Amino acid sequence: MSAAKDRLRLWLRLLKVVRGMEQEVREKLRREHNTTLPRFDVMSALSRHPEGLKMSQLSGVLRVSNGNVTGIADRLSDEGLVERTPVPGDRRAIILRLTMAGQKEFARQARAHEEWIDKLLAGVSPADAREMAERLQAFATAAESEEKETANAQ
Amino acid sequence: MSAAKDRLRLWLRLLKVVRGMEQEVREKLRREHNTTLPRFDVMSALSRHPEGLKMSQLSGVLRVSNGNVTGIADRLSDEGLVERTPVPGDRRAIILRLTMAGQKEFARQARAHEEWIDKLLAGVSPADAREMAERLQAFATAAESEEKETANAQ
DNA sequence: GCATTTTACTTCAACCTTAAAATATTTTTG
DNA sequence: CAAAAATATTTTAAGGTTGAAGTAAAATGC
Repeated sequence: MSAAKDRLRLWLRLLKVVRGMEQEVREKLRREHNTTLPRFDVMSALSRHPEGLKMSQLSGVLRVSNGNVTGIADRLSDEGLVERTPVPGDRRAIILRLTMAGQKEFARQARAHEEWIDKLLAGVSPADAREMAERLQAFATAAESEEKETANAQ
Repeated sequence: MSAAKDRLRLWLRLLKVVRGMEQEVREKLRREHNTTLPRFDVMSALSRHPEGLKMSQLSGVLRVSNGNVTGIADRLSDEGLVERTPVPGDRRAIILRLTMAGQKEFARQARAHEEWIDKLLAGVSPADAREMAERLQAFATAAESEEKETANAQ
């Protein structure tokens, strides 16, 4: 019985920490880079796949709905940061890829992002960070999602 | 240099775990209780303040924008789960409070919620959960938000 | 006491998010 | 091969989110 309470408390703490940090990151992306976290996540995923991704692969990697990616891709495309090219041999599909400008811009954002996180987690020693990360692995969480990639690994 | 990478890795792991669990919870709230996480958070905050909260207090507690709470309160109110009553002596302000029906409904949801979390974190022993929670405390995070309450503590 | 400022809340526009419906194109099957 | 099923994507409707602008009421300052 108390086990459930202990786990609930852990969950609430996790939520508090992650939401707080996430809000900070959103704010900085908006103010200093004129973008949003979802846009950053999309560009991050594309940057790890220089050959590009089909829309469906992208929504799979990011674990968001199909329709979601459409709108974000529209806007990034309007700004010339990503481009859509047809998939030869399948006229339903589309490949999304960072443009040269997109690569440059994402590199800038990613540098800043890493620095923000480093500062936000300054209170955690590198050794503790490694150990924590290790432990979190074990959560095997919710997600049953172990094998999928994380949204914005760099 | 590697310190930044270690912290970044920890952050990405945290994000993965929390987002995965959160998505699971959202899904269950939607399918099994016909509600959403933001609504649950609002009701949770109100349930910890039986005397009710002013709109501005509520958005402060939940750390969301003022305008945000207005819409959620509108919908909860339409369903008779919360009620708005004027604050005597200040005609600008409004007190939001769970109705009887709202209290009943939230109690049901909270019971289910605790169970979901317990299952999702089944792989974490109570002792580990306590220790982890303790450590997360130390993050003093991002948030500089230490003194504020967490959204949906029960 | 009245003008100014502050406070409480709502509205607005833009974006994110989802599930479900709609389109278009393949693939499968009988 | 034609009909049916499956796949890839977009559109839609409903809600969540924000910062900024708008409204109303209270508090402050002179």
